[in-house]
Amino acid sequence: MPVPLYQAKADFFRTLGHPARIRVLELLQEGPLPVRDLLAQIDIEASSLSQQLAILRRAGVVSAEREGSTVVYSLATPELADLLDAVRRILTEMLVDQGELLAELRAEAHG
Amino acid sequence: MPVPLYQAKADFFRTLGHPARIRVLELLQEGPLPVRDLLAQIDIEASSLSQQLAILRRAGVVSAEREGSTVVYSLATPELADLLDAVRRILTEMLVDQGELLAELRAEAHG
DNA sequence: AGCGCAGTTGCATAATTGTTCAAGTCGCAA
DNA sequence: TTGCGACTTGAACAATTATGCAACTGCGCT
Repeated sequence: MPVPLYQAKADFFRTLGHPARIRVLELLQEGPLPVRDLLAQIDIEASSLSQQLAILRRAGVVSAEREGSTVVYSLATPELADLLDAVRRILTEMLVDQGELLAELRAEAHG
Repeated sequence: MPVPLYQAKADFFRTLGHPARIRVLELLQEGPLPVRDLLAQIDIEASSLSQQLAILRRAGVVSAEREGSTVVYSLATPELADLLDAVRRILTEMLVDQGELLAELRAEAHG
């Protein structure tokens, strides 16, 4: 009996539900990067980054390849970019709505 | 100082990271529904569903409106459908990849 | 072989989330 | 105004997830 699809989706979203993991995916959108570069951009301890990378790996969202003494990560699929785009659109829309609400509240206070 | 965008994205994904919440969003894609109907489709206690709905409400993902003695929920934005589509595509691709891997493993075993 | 650098893993503890049940609110109808 | 159905809320306890530190692996250099 397969995992229900809604469960798989929830699991997937949960693996994206951490700021460091989001940053990793955003950085990898530009192309593969070694851990060292990720570490330079994300303010977090090396071991903690490793843990987050492991979570992304286990979920199949990124893949790692050893190159000499460094490890290079890349997105498992470019479709992830679409997803991040969709979220960006939703968040900006939500922020706009909040802005409008805020404007209304101000108008009310001054009216 | 505003919440960093990657933090907002992570929070957003986390609010989607629960099977019941995913089911709610999927059902609401078709249009607004009263709690009673959601409850009929999702196998979960009423109070638990309420908790999950509250989480979605607080995140601004759905909105609720009282109509007589029932409460009707709807998606805050239709853009959510795009997001769910993107996830579906990603998951199916990931499953296909796994299928291919499985096929390879079988070929190896019998070869 | 012995070192040091780049990452990773294990594990203990702290912090968040989820689940359940009891109690509470709101509208409606008797 | 009492009662009931439809939801929601609060709070306690269980389960997951996050964090930080120490130990460990793999590679390249000397």
